[in-house]
Amino acid sequence: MKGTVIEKLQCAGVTPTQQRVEIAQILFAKPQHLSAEQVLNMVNVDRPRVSKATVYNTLGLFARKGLIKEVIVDPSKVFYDSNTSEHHHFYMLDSGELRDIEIGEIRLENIPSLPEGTVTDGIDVVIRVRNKTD
Amino acid sequence: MKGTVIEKLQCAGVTPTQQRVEIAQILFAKPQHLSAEQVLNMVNVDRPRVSKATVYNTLGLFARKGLIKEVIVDPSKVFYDSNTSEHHHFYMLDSGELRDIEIGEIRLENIPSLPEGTVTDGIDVVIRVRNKTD
DNA sequence: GTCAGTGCAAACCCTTTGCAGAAAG
DNA sequence: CTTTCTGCAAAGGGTTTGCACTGAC
Repeated sequence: MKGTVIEKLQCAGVTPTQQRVEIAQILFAKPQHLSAEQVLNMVNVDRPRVSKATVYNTLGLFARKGLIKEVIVDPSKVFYDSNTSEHHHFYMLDSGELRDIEIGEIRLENIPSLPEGTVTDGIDVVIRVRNKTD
Repeated sequence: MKGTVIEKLQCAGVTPTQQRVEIAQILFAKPQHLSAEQVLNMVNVDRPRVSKATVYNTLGLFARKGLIKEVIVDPSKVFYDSNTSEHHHFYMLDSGELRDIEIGEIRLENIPSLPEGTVTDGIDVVIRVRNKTD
């Protein structure tokens, strides 16, 4: 299992240092949406392993290398999504939780023509939901 | 023109103070996407009119009252959109600029069923684009 | 006169950065 | 060894807050 994570990092051109592997193991354990702080807490549950600076730097690096995706739905913090396949999100305003919407579950058509001289970098659909009892 | 802005605030249940009217005049002059800092600069171009705290408080108030919409596309700051009709956005990564996509220009179908016990608060589609020559 | 609104500065919080020491190859 | 990475603490930048003053009604 550890081998797989290391390979994944190497394939992405990321040197698999001890700290990066620790972080990668958490992220790639399953598809999930984690803030930097959550990753920091999870990686250091039982004992200090990775510093805050390294968590931030590593998440930024992984995102640039395409290993994870940044999800911008909350003005106060970034979520990192270990599911890098094209998909969308429900954002539960009350809990701050994200839930995936598989690409096949939603139909997005008639994409208008892009601003001149630009190419698409990505399309994000966010359906914000709140509890009925509000 | 000034009367219209004041009425707009009153209709939304917002006391039209001098500062709020100043800010509203800028926002409602046309459909646009402004950061808090931009509003602060615009409202105080020739002389000090409104403090930073009041700009932030007012934008938050307007957004809560439905007079403007927050647009979350950049982790570093919130944009405020004076176009409150349902629509979507192009986000130009290189310039940081937003451009509206009218609701009729895009087709979004097969919205999957919402998480249990929730209702939709809003749907945001963001098409991130970057310059071809990157 | 009362209560809401404003301004200033300080506080906040997430994130980034500078730099010295540690690790990887 | 050399280069890259890490950790710490400090700095940064957008936003919020505490509190006294001002303004609206």
